[in-house]
Amino acid sequence: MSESINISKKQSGNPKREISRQRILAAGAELLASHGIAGVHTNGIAQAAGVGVGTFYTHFPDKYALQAELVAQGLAALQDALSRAHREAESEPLEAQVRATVSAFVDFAHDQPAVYRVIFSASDATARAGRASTAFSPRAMEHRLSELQRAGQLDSDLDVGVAARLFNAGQGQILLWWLATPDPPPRERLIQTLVQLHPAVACRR
Amino acid sequence: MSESINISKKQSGNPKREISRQRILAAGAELLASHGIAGVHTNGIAQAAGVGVGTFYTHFPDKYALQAELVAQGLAALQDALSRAHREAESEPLEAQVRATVSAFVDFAHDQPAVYRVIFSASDATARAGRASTAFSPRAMEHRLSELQRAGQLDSDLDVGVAARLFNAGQGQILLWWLATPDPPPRERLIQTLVQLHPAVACRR
Amino acid sequence: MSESINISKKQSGNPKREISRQRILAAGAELLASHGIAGVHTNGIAQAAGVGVGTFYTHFPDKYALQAELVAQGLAALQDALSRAHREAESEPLEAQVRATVSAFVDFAHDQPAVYRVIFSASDATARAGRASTAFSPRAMEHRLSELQRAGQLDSDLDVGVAARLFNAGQGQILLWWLATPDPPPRERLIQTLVQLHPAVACRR
Amino acid sequence: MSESINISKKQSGNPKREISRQRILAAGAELLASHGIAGVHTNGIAQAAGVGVGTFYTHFPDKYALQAELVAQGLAALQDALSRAHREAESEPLEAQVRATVSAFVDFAHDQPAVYRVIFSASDATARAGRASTAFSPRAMEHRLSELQRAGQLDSDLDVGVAARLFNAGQGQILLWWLATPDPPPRERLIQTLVQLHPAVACRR
DNA sequence: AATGAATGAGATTTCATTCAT
DNA sequence: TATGAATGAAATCTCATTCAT
Repeated sequence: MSESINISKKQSGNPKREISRQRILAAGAELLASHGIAGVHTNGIAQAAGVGVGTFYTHFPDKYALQAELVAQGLAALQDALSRAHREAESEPLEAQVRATVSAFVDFAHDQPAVYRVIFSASDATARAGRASTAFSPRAMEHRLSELQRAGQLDSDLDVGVAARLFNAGQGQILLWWLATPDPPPRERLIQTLVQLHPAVACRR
Repeated sequence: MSESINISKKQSGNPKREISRQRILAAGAELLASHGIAGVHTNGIAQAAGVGVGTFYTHFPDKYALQAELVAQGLAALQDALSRAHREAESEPLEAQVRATVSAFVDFAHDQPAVYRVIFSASDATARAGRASTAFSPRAMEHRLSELQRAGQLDSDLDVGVAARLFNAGQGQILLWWLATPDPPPRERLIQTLVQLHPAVACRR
Repeated sequence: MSESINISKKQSGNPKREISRQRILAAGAELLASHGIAGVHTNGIAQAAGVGVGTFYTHFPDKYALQAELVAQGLAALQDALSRAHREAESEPLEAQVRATVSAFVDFAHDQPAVYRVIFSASDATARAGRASTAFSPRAMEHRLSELQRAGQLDSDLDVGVAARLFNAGQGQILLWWLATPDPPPRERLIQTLVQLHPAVACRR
Repeated sequence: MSESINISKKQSGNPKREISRQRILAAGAELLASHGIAGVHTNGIAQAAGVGVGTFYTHFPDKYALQAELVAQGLAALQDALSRAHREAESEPLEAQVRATVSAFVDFAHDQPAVYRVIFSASDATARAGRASTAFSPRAMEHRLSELQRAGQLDSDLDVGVAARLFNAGQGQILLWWLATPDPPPRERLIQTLVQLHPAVACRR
């Protein structure tokens, strides 16, 4: 939190150092996406990033910290995109709101596939990073669904916690499949299906 | 099951050998479920199973083979349970059919949590075992949804491949959460929510 | 030594047991010939022989004893063949005598290639069996060459110990090559060359 | 040899790394010579070389690669010594030429006994390194003998391939004996005997 | 600050040998 | 006596981490 303290000389001000860091993050994202945390080695990351092994350790204490950083950054960016999408669609009807966030989600996966895969594949039982797939922000959605339910606009025997998590987890996983499958359905068709199956749309009263 | 008519003495008919194998599988399931493939070591499995290190290697070439075996066996048992449930509900109305399979799925997870977690957590990007979470038999469900769609009983702009995978992946993940969360919703409420959000129910015409 | 003492019940009288022993010796010869002592494992020998692992140990204390037995038996048979050949050619001229023993040697290699290869390849620096290639009976030949030298029929500045070992080692190795090479020279040509280069022939006065 | 013009810093130009490598090669030669490939362990080599276990593996993938390297290097050095000897004696009479190469061979064995033993004992049936004992450069000698034979200076019913291999194999093995025997014949007497039994000398017309 | 050679703890794997059946 | 499952000591090998340059 008190990150701005203790900048001994120049910190992120050093351009060379920042380049190294970015190269490590990029190489790490790529490798983590395709081999998983267990299949990735610090030496390999350093080599792929074109820096020395020792350099890796001047930036991150270990590979898990790198993964955590990627997940944290990625999750923040994703949250950002979703919030913006939601905000912009605020005054539209419910289904359009849902479509806006789903679209933003799909676009994020499409635009940053490596980061996306790191976030949603990092769900090894041992993963130190929070389990994104089910844990990913179900709170906000759960809360929204609750409101709808109280307003009588959502099936009353739905458990909103379960519904939120079911959709989030499914959405997270399906995009991993969408990114990897050789002959994926078109973006619009994918989005349309996700929207239809979103609890707020599917179980609306 | 009347295999025990003595198959020449060699073969896996040997009872001592079979006991070892079962002990290893049981210990492996437990450890894999809680630590993931990267966090378990052959030594640890052997110790937990109460056998020597070497014994492990007379049964499996390495820990990945053990994991694969557990996934394969577990998946077969799960398929079996689902098929049986579906068969028994064949003549009932659609929603009852869906409820039957969802219930069977939930019961499987509840009754064999370790195996369940191995199957649905083995989805490391590098997982050698087929990726259960999204890959888990979406074919059968996809086919069923197609029929409904052709019969005009399912929303026509739904991509059945996506719908099937979305539900399956979500269902697989949510049960991991249900098994692990400290204060889980009751079984009936969980099942009810899953049924309502099943594509065949949620998007029926 | 006192082998005939302590025949507790029936020893080589048991035909089944003797069959096992022969199967182990045969399988062992084949495997040792093609993989060397370091590349052969007791389990593998037992399997190739079609007996249980434990059975191997009721016949030999370890694989080195098996090798030693094969080398000893083979060497005895070889010595026998050479002695017989020498005896039968005793009254013939020197070159015919040499030809007789060389022929016998070549025939032995040709007729029992596996045993031959075990004997003459067992020359790993660590081999427990005596190093056949240079050690193989150079005494007899050395003695014979000495006699010729004293009789003025052999070059006097030849070291007979070296000469005997040189020829024996060369002969032993060349037959390994002859057995293994895809397009070997015919037997007669091989023998003729060996005879010509035998010290007693090549350096005769 | 003027490689030292600094090749970018990486590469084997690194002096520390090169020292490690040489220590491993030296320790490996000694151990392989006295215990054979089956009797040496990577741990032992590393310890004898005074480096860590891991260091061994940064230089060679396994102990067989070390052996192969030693054989390759040694064989190259030997070839070099023989070529030089032959070149320097080119204008001398045949017997002197033979004596020159035989002397060079003996000197090589005497000066680098460990390497010599590695090369000529590495002839386990499974040896991964080319079988030095019979395979050692018989081509050059074979060719030389062919010329003599065509020129009518060598017995015409000699198979030059066999003759070359016989002498080479015998020479290779006899020096192993010479290095190991407690009371070896003097160098001059050894060389004289080898020269006399060399095909080109022994069977000259 | 960057580097990469060296390191060794620990994981994996092999295989000779034992022993209950 | 024959068997082969079990065993664990010992070997192989990996890889995160350190540290001298």
